[in-house]
Amino acid sequence: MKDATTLKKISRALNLSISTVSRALKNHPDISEKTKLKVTELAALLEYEPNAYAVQLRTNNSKVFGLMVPSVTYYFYDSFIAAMEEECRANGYSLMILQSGDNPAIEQENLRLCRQNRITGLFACITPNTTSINAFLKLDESGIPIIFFDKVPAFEACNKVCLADAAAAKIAAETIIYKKKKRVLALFGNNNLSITQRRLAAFTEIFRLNNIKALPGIEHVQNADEAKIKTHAAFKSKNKPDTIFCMSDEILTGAMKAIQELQLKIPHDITVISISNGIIPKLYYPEITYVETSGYKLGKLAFTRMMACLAGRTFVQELTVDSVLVEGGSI
Amino acid sequence: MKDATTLKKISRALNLSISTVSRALKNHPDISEKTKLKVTELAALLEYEPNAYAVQLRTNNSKVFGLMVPSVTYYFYDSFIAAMEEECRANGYSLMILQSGDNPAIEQENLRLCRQNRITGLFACITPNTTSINAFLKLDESGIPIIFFDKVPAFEACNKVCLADAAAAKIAAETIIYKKKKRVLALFGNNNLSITQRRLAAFTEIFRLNNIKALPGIEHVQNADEAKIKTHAAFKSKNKPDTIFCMSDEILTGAMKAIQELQLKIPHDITVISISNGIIPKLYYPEITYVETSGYKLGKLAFTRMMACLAGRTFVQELTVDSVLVEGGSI
DNA sequence: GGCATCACCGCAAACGATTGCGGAACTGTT
DNA sequence: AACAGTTCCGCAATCGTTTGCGGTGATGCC
Repeated sequence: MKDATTLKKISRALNLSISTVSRALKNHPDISEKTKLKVTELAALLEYEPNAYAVQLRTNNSKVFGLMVPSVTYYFYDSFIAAMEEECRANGYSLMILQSGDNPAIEQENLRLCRQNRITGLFACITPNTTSINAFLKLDESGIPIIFFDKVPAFEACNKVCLADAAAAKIAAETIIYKKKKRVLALFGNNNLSITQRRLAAFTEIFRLNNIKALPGIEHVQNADEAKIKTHAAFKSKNKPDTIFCMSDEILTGAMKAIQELQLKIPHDITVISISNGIIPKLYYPEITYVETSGYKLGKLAFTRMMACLAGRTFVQELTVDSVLVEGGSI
Repeated sequence: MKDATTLKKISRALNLSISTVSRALKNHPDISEKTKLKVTELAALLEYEPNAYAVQLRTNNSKVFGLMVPSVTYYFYDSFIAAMEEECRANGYSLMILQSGDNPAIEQENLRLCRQNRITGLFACITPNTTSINAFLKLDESGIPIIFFDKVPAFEACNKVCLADAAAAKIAAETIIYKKKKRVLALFGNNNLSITQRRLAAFTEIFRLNNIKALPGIEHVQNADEAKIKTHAAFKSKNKPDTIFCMSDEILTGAMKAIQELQLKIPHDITVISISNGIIPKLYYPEITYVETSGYKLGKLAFTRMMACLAGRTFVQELTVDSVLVEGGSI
């Protein structure tokens, strides 16, 4: 930046003081209409933009939010980011995006960056390997509100917004039962994640409540490839599944790969249902029926929550966005 | 931020001047080892982080890059963003992400934000509707380097990094010819985009050079849905295609939808080849053969270019990342 | 004419860091 | 003892903005 327009420059040109120019631009009642007009006109001409850094220094309010995700390339987070960015722009905030790569060390480093940039608030999705959230809590105590989202710490008192994990799994299970499917292969993710645990618990609970004797076969997979392998294995067994449930998009892509390789017809040979934000299921034909967990909606909710925190209406709580079944033709 | 540690706080605690503390932390030779030790120890204890805003104000160097994309949710940009973020962290920069939503008005507004935040450089992907890039050029002239990427302006003198659009289309065309396919349906995007024009020109050129009589049937589509419709239409005609070429991921998803709906077997009934960054083609079975245009690589290249600009090694030029054929089983 | 009441504007101190310059205290030399 | 040369450190200005407070000139009123 060579020489941007500053208050000083405007003030000199109009033979006014810096404070008068500042107040004129802020429509302060102390300034006469005539002066205001002169100032605003020249400011527009010179394309004056207040130096955000000077403002932050003076006001101690940076108007920047931090956003930490494992990776922006994961299926889910891009829609979350999109929602965040929309809200930020609408409210005059900027976004500083940080990736942890699911690495706790980078996560800590990112927190340092957040402090350095004096962010006014942080949206964080912790890694599965994060053992201590002390650094997060310290930030929160020092006056920087933190909204945990999606992968939230089990820990007691902090602000969280989540997808309705239990509800989504419940809807999926109920759909399966309603469709009278008997031999269910249920593919879940890493069991260390609370999201997996919650979905799994809710899923099996429904079968129990409905007194289903033939309980789903549960498998835990780490990625798409393992999902594919497990699916293949299931079809080699004598008791072939008639339905596959996938806890996430990544798992769905793996299972679908296997289904396509086996040349199975959906829903004739096999039915499928998943939990997803909706992009991936619509790529297939027939489109996969899924329980929607909208990253977009979650982003909106997180932002609203952040604003409430900043406004001081701040008792910690956990909020969820509800889920809805989106019918494809896969079950 | 309630009360972060500042140089002043440290200096008072140690009965030193602010300047001494500042120099001690920067390992300035004027300061004795003993003092340096005292200072660094206390700074570590109090978790001192320099106020990025004060630093920027004083040094006029914000260490923040702007990144403007149509939408972070598009198939291609997430990998670009991931690469950017990696490089930024490695080099001590932060990233301010802005979405234009392919709306020129928002694009202008975003540029205002960039100026307000005194970014040190901007990575920009313009919208198809951007008629004037004057605002961009003004930023560049005022000392903020701009690297255009992917969707770059046709305009003369500006720094651009692009995918090897022509080369990628050329490889696809050559592959089709090599496989002796005769009835090609080629799906291209909006013809106003230079990317479309370049790919189309290179694609048809190859057929001409090889003296192929049966030229590909060219169709322009705006989105996945139109791609689906055009594909269906092609199969209703008497001269059914034996190959479909898709210029982008979005188009591929549309074409694949139609192929699945028609229950066509790949590569028996129809063969497919596309240009992609690799995520989408691998979802299908058989995996779609594609010419790789890596957003990740492009991100790395853009960053390198930015650094060169900032270092002053700055003659404008257009760089490209080369393409490579990734064989699936679809052709 | 004297005095209070406005409307309008400027002074100056902050915010936190960087940096040129000058200066004190010490060592060593003649 | 006087002086030069080091070593180590502090003073003060500066970046661009915000804001409390005080001040000037004009007006109105008795």
